[in-house]
Amino acid sequence: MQQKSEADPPTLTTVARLANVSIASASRVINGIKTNPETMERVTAAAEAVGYVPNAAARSLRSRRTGQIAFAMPDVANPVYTAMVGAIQQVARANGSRLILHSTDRDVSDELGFLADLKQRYVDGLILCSLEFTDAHADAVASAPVPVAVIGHPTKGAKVDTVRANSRPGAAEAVRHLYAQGRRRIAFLNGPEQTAPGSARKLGYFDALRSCGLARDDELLEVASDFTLEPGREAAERLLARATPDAIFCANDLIALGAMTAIRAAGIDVPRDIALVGMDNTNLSAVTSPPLTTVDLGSAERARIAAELLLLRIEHPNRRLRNVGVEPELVVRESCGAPR
Amino acid sequence: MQQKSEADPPTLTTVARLANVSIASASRVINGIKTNPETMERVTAAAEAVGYVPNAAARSLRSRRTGQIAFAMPDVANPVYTAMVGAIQQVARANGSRLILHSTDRDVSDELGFLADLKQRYVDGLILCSLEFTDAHADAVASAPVPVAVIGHPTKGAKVDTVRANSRPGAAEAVRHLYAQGRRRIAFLNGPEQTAPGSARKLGYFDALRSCGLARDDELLEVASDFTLEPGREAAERLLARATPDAIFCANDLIALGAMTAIRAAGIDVPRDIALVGMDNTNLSAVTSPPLTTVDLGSAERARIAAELLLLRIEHPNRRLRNVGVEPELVVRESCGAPR
DNA sequence: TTGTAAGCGTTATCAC
DNA sequence: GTGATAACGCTTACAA
Repeated sequence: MQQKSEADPPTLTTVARLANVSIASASRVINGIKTNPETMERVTAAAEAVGYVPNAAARSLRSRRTGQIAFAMPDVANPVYTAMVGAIQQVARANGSRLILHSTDRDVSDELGFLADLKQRYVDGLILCSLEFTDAHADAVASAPVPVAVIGHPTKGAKVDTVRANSRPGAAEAVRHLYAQGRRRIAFLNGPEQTAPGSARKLGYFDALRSCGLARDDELLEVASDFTLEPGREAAERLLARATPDAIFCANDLIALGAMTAIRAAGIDVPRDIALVGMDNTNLSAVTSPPLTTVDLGSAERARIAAELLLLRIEHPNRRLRNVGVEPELVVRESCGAPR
Repeated sequence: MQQKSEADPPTLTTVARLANVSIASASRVINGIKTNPETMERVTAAAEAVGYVPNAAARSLRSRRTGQIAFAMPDVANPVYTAMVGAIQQVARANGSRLILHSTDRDVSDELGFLADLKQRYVDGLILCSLEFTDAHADAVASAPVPVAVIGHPTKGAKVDTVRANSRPGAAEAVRHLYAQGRRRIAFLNGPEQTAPGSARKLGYFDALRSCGLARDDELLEVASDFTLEPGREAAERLLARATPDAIFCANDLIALGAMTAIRAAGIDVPRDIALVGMDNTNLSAVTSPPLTTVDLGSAERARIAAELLLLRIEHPNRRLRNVGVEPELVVRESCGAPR
């Protein structure tokens, strides 16, 4: 037989007994529902005395609210996403919610698995930031048992709250800036091209070439195997081995930083010989050598907005869908100064 | 009256009814407890048919297991901690656990509040990484309702599983390396000194000065207001405004990177005029210009070990306490090459 | 092997 | 205003 030891945590029953009231009354006081001042006083004192704290599982079971939201993103190590985590955490905290973090490592099936797990109902909602939003994603999101907010570009017609960065015009602006600086052999170091950011940024690059009257040159196109440092460095090496660009537009800051390493290793000067531009305006871009010109895509702001949309949607499931765009902004630093 | 609509999620009852068995049998099948192959078949089919997934809250309420662990750390934006998050996430996933992330922003009272929140029992355990482990922390950890594993240096005698980095000897080794390279005016750019890392690294710095026969010079000591980029840059500016070191040992990589920016801005060459060493061996250190010599404190490994200790402790609450140390390793790169 | 039934700790609907 | 009491969805003795 199980002995009710003093060691295990006090429940509402404990409190109610001590205060000489019913469990119901105790519950009311705990939940701040209006009661007779005297009973309220008694219950409060009793709760205080035994150090009562409501049990999360019991509460969620009854109330169908977990007080938790999840953020699923591709890569914890990328400062873009940590900026998002920070922003989301702030919103969550203000709302009294906990944050479940899930890194998917860019694995589509992992994302879909996570989406399926939502059926366990351990969260009230999900913020999904995925690099590749497939039809399967759209289906999974549509049939998800809890609200989902997407950071990125869902497939056309997906019924979700969405926050987008306009990276295509952002990319174009960056490339036009290089052109305006006098650069004419502008290379593009992309990340994986089947991803949403990869394809959007490539389109932006082409847009700019066209509007600048520059010919597309496949020799100046290279793709890193991931949006991170080392793949960026390797891709830059491949590019430099066969071409002599006077500028490189990189699909994000990490690739740019990797490229910077490769460029320096090749004894080439930035920005004199090669101008460099990144994307994301991560906290790193201000402290590279030289400081990196980049396109701010408002990562933290997008995340903040997504979190707020999600919380609103949780409160009002039938609220009409929102689709917010955040405008890019070119941040000019030394890495794309005048050519020699 | 509440209508049981087809839209709301199937429960065990739904499955049991469909399979024509009792709830208990259904539960057994779901939990992989041995049953008659035929009923098992029926239940599995029924569960499949209605898309049954167990409800997390109900399960935790009964089983007293949440399947969640928490990681509380000072700063999501610091790559040291994201490396830890990555490692912990891997262990958690392998264990089938979810990860709750909590960033404390180095706020002691926030950490204590989070510790107190554990009473809600929404996690099975906590990995705590705090910069300043006070007596209040020790008390809170000791009386925590779930196991806690600490990354860092708990106060003497605190009864917790612990994983430490030996940053004091690590710091000393870095400084001795600078000495061996011929540097004689070795400055120290620390982070906040009342923190555990701050005080340990300072002691290591002094250890090395002593063993190298160098005099302590307060002019060469400067403190950044935080272990991050911008405070590091500002502190370096203050230092350079009043002293002419030929080397700077920085309390971590972010401070070093900030310092690098300040040094470059002052037109000083690294490593010719000033050699630079950081700490943590974050993924950034290989791609700075020049690449940063640093001390690897095994962040990811410490986190991995802490996560494993925590999971073990959750499984075996009476297991004897473990206190693991991870040895530092100097990683030499170009930022501390030969002086002019 | 399977079914019955007693909770896990709450919240919320009732009568009182 | 307050107190029984019935859920919430599940696990697990215990009985059959």
